[in-house]
Amino acid sequence: MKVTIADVAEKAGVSKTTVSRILNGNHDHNTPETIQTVLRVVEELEYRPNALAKGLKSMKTNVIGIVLSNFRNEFWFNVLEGVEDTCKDQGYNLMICNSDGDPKLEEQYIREFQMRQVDGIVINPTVRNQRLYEKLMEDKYPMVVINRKIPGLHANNVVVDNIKGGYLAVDHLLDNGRKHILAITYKNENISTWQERIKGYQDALISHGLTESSIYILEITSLKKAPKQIKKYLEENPMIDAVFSTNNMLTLELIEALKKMNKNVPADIGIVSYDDTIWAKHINPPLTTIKQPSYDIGKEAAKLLINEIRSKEVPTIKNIIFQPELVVRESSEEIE
Amino acid sequence: MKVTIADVAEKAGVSKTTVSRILNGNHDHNTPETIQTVLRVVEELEYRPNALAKGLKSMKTNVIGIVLSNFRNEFWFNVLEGVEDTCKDQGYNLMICNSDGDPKLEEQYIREFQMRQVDGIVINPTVRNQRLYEKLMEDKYPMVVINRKIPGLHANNVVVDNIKGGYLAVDHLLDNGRKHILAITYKNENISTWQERIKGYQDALISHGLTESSIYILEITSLKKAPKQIKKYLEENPMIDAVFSTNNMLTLELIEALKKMNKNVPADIGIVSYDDTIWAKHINPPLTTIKQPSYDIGKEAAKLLINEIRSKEVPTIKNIIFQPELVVRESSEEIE
DNA sequence: CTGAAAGCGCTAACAT
DNA sequence: ATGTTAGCGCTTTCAG
Repeated sequence: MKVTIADVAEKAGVSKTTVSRILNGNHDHNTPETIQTVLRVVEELEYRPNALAKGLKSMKTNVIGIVLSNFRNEFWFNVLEGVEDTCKDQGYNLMICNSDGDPKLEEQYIREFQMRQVDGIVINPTVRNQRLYEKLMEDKYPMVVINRKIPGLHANNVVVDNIKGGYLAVDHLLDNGRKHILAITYKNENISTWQERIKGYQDALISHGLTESSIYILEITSLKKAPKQIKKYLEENPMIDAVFSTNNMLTLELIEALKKMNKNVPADIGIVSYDDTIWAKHINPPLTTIKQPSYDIGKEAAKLLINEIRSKEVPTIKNIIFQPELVVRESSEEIE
Repeated sequence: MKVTIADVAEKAGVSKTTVSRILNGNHDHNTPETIQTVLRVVEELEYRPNALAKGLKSMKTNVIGIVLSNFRNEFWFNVLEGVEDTCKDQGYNLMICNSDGDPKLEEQYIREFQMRQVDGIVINPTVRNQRLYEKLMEDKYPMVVINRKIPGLHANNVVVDNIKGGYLAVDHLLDNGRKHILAITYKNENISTWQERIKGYQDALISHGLTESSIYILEITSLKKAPKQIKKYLEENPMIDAVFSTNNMLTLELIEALKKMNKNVPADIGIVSYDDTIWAKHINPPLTTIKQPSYDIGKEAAKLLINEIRSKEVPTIKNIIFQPELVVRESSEEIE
C-alpha cells in the first residue's frame, strides 16, 4: 500500500501538519528532535509525497508543457536539451508533445496541458489557432512562443533573426561570385521563419544591386518529391549557380538531386544550408551553413517561462532575438 | 477564476454527481434533457475538468514517463515518435526526461515520476541502479525497459538483436573481401548494446574461420578525442582494411579521421555503421549501415506499457526482440 | 512549538 | 434518474 503523510505522522507520533511543515522547510519553530524523528520515519517508510494532492492544494504542479511541431529535426532536440537543462536546475518536469503542424492536435494538446494544471507552456505554434493563442494571453496563462512569431500577438517570444540568416547566406554567396541564386523552402505554410529567410535573401540581392529578375524561389511541398522538383527546376533554369536551402532536411534532398544531375558542388552549384547539424561538416562537400543557437533558444525560453510563472506582479513581455551565424565550408567556395 | 464542476452543476441546476457522470459517459440513466443542459453549460462556461483532482481520486493520471539517456542521437527521436503516436492514440500524455547516462539523475527522475503518480515508465536504463530497478519490479510499478537489458531483471523488455546487428555488419565486410576489421565502440560503460554488437562481430569472425588474432577493438571514450584516437590506432595497425562502427555519431568522427589520413573509403577502408540515419546515404561515400526499427521500438514499448497499466490481472512479462537489417551502400564495396 | 479542521476539485458508494 | 456524502493526500489557517 502507498504510504501517506498520515502514516508518517502516526509512526512519528506527531500530526500531519508537523510532517508537512518539516518536509517543506517551514521548520523555523520545530524542535530539532521532532525534525530528526520525522525525517527518520520518512526514511524508514520511504515516504514520497503525492504530487497530485500537493498540486491540488497549491494549484502549482511544477510541470511545464512544450508543444513542438516536429520530432524529425535535430534543431528541436537541441532546443529540448536547453529546455530540459533549465527545468532540471529549477525543479520543473517537462511534458512534451508534438503537434506535427496540425492545428487540431495543437489545440487538443494545449487543452490537455491546461487540464493537467501545467504551470506554463513553451510552444512552437502552428500559427493557425489565432483565437486560442489570444485566449491564452487573455487568461494570462504563462506562455513562451519560440522559433516563430504569431502575427499580432504580444506574447513572450524567443526567436532567431531569420531575415539576418537569409541575408548572411545570400550575401556570402554573392560575395563569392554567384550570380543566380535559387532559394528553396519547405512546405507552403503561413510560417514566419522561412518567409523571413526569403526576405533576407531578397534584401541581400537588393543590397548587391540586383533586381527582381534575379529572384528565384522554389517551394517544395514534400520531402519525397523534392529531388524531382529541384531537378526539374534546375533544368528549366540552367543559369542557377547557387542554392540557398532554408531547411536542413531539404538540403539532403538537394544534394541528392544534384548528384543525379552530375552537378558538382561547389564548382557548378554553390550551397548554403540552414542549421549547423552534426552531419553538415561531414557531407560531401562540407556544407556552409547558417548556425542557429538552438540550445540557447530552449534555455532562454524555459528561463523566461519559469520567470513568468514565479513572478507575482504582472511580468513584462519579453522578446528575445538571437543572431544566427555563418559557418563557411567548402560548399560555397568562391568561383571566379 | 477557474470554473469547477460545482459551477457547472449550479448553473445547470443539477448535482455535481450528475455532471461528473455525464462528462464521463456514465449517462445510461440520464434524461436526454439533463444531458443536453449539462453539456450546454459546460460549453458556455468552457469548463475543463481538473486532471489533478481526477487523478487524486482515481490514482490514475494517464501520463507515462520516459527516461532516455541521451538527447543527441537521432535514434531516440524516432523512438520518441513511436511512443508519442501510441500515447496519442491511447489518450496518454508523455513526460520526458534525460538521465544523460547519470545514475543519480536517473534515480531522481524516476522518483519524481512516482511522486507525480505517473502510471508507468519507459526507460533506457543506465544499468547502474540495480537496487532501484529491482525495487520497481517488487512494487509492480508498470515499466518497460528499452534498448538495453538489465542483467538479472525479469522485466518487460523491448530491444533489437545487437548480436545479430554486429554479425550482419561484419559478415558482410568479410564476404566483401575485408580481412582485418576494426570494431570501434563509444564509451566504456557496462552497457549491453555495444557489448552485444561486439559479440556479433566476434561471431562473424569465427564463422569465417578467423581466430582471436583477427580481433581488433578500439574503445573510444570521448567523441572529441575520437579522430585522434582512431588515427593513432590505424597508424599502429596498418593492416586494418575495414571498420565496424557501433555508433552513428562515432562514424562521423571516423570519417573525419580517415579524411585527415588521406585514406579512401571504400578502397582503403571499408565501413559499416550503426543506425540508418537520415544523413547516412548522403555522406561521402554513402554508408552501409545496420538499420534498427527505432520507431517500432517506441511504438511497441508504449503499447506494452499501456497494456500492463490497464490489465487487471498480473500481466505476463514480455520480451520483444526486433531484428536489425543490413542496408548496403558504397562504403563497404567489395575489394578483390 | 504543535494540532485540529477545513477544503482544493473530483468521483463513487449509497441512498432516494 | 438524481442527489448526498465521504473521502483521495496534502497544505494551511486558526487555536492553543
